[in-house]
Amino acid sequence: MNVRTRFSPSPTGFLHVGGIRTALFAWLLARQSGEGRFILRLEDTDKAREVTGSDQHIFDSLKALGLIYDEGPDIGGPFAPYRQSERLDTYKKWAEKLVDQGRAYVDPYSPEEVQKFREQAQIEKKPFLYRNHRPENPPEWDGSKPLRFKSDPKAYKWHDEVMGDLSTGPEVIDDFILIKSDGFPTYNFAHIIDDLLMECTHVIRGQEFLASVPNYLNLYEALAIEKPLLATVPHILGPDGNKKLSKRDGAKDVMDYIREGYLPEALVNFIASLGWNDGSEQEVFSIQELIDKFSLRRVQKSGAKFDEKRLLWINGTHIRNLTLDDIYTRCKGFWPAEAADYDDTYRKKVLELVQERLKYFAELPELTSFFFKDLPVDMELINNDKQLKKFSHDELKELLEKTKTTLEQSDFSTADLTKKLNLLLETTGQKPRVLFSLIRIATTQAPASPGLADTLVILGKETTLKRINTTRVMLETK
RNA sequence: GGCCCCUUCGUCUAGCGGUUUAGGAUAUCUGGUUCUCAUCCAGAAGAUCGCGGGUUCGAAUCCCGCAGGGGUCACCA
Repeated sequence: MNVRTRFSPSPTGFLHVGGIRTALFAWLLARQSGEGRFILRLEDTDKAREVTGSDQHIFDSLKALGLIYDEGPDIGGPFAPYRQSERLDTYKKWAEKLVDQGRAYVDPYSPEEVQKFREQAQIEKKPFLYRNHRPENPPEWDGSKPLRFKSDPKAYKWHDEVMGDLSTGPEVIDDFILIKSDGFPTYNFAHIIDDLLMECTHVIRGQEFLASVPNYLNLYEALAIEKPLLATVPHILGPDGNKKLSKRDGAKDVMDYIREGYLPEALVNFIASLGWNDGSEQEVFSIQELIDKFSLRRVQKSGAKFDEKRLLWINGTHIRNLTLDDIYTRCKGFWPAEAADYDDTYRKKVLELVQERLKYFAELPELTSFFFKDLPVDMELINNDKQLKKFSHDELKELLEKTKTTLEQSDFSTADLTKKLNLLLETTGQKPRVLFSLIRIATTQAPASPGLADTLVILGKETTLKRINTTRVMLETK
């Protein structure tokens, strides 16, 4: 079978982590079969909810994550157009087919009248079924009123690739709207036609559609078309509570994560592992491994909570797995402004030191700024240090003076610097915890930094001695 | 309210009737890595498997009830 999967968002806003997961699963499925195709289709049948620019944003987000689609609105394909608003004639043709078969009819009621029926059902504590109000002599379809599917209520048993065997009774089948009074089809109708015409083999979508599936099955029967493989994936939930992840819970635009310097492969790894595993104890996967190992059958039936700390960890491990050259290319644009004054060699050396403590690229400036500029002396760093606060400023000043004279003799190679630092421990009789902390703070003015010798080698003799001297002077005046 | 789905450490999960005193990862805490942060290593703590019945020699695993959570009942997708 030639796998053809699709991702069919409506352009009503940004793509967040929850939505992107359906896209990811569909993409993985297409990629794991040689001839597989992944299709992007825009379901823009609700003019009122459409957000200008969100179509472009969807294209960008998918591309940024590497979820490259083979057919889509902006790139075309054998079944173009891929925007439902440009396919109205097609839906109309299929709707007429149903009318001719006596399987579709015009809804003669006004929205207010239907609303009354609905309210009545609510009062009676019964689910609303339009078919209880089926008109006896519906008018001809002239496009000014909605067209409804004339359902054939019955019980269904079907298989869902994720949820397993499902079944429902006839009470859930209703006469849903096929074509709205504005001439646009509903999702319920349009996606069935498009999936058929675009030869989609799998339909992967969120849990919110599960209750509608029996209606779709009824429509597939009426049109005598074979249904695709159905897969219903649970929602990703917000970190607090059990609610579907939404903007309120801090669900961010995936592009925000890209902008903060999360790696696409880490995001993909994280999103996939939210509700999927391969049965082994592996947690970190490359894209290729995900393609090779993914299967709908191992997707969790229950929703998973979005845990940003876990994403942070996964991103960190992916960053650590990168080669220095690779990470250097990819973190361009995240350096502190002053880094522009330094050459590639210097920046690479800095990057090498911070690679293992980098969780996402946006942290680069706070982790490295002292390599590129002199930070103002912050006496609090010394005064709040548990060990250093035990010493008087005079004592500390003296330690820095000794450090200065000793390091002046160094050629600032790693080996020699290490030797000199050890020598200082001997001559001053201080513990590393005291002496190294002092030197580290004096030379970086940062609460945290890479190893002392490594840092000083990169800073170089001139800068190191200058900064030691600056701090020494500050200790004098205070 | 009807219908449908779900329920294992805080979190993501393994588990498909006995090898389970329920495993891993993360998060947390402790110790080690000449200083801080991180990494790495070692260790600790953390789930009576939602609850109650049953089936069975034996159940997280099978069956039945219940409870809790979620979804849905739109001219939204």
